[in-house]
Amino acid sequence: MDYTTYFTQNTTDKITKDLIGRPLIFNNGEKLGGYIVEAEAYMGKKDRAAHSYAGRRSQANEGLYRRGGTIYIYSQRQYFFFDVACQEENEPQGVLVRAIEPIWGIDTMIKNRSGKQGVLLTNGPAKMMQAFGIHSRHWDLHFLSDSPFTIDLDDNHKKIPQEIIAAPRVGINQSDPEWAKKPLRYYVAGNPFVSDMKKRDMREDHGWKE
DNA sequence: AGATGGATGCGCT
DNA sequence: GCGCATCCATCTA
Repeated sequence: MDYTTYFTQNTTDKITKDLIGRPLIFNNGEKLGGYIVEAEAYMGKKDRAAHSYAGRRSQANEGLYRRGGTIYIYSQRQYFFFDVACQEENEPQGVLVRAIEPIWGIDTMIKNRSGKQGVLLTNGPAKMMQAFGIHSRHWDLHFLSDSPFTIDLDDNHKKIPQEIIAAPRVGINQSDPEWAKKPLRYYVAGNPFVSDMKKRDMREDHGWKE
C-alpha cells in the first residue's frame, strides 16, 4: 500500500494502533531503526492536546496541515519529535512515534546517543531522534518517500504484539481532562523499549507473538 | 527500582 | 515572559 492511502483511508487513532510493530528506518548512508513499540494519535483541531488545537497554524506546526504521509518534525527545548501527518490536506491530525525497539545499526545509534545503550537507547521520542543523529528540523515537511525515513507497510515485515495497550498520552496539558484522559497512546504490553516501562512489567519475549 | 525536580531553547502572546 | 507531545542525575529504598 502507498503512504497516501495508508495515512488517509482510516481514522488517525486506528492508523496509530496499526503502526505498532512496523519497522521504522532512517537511512542516510547507514540503515538505522527498529520496530515501532509506542505511538500516540493527535486528533486535530478538536483535540486539546494537539499542536493544531482550535486550528492553530504557524511555521512550527505546518506539517500537520499537509497531506497524510508528510513528515512533521517538531522541536521543543533542545529536543526533536518525529510525527507523520494523517488525513487529507488541511485536516491537521497526526501520529507521534514515541519509541522503537532497536534492530538495525545499533552500534551507530549507541554512538549517536553518546554511549547510552540498552533500553535508554530509544525509549522516548527525543531519544529515538538522537539515536538517528537528528538535531534539526531538516526533514520537516518532506513526504515520507522523499526522505531517508521509511515506514515499512508490508504486513509480512510487521511484528505482531501479544497485546496492545491503549492509555492516556504522556506529558500533555491536563486543563481539558476529557481529552487528556482519552486512550490515544498505544504500546506493546511488556516491551522494555516503551517509555517509562516498569521493570516488573517487562516481558522476557518483549511482548511479541512467536 | 521508582519518584522527583532542575536544565534547557524557542515559538507564541 | 510563559509554557511546553523531554531527559537524566540524584535521591530514597
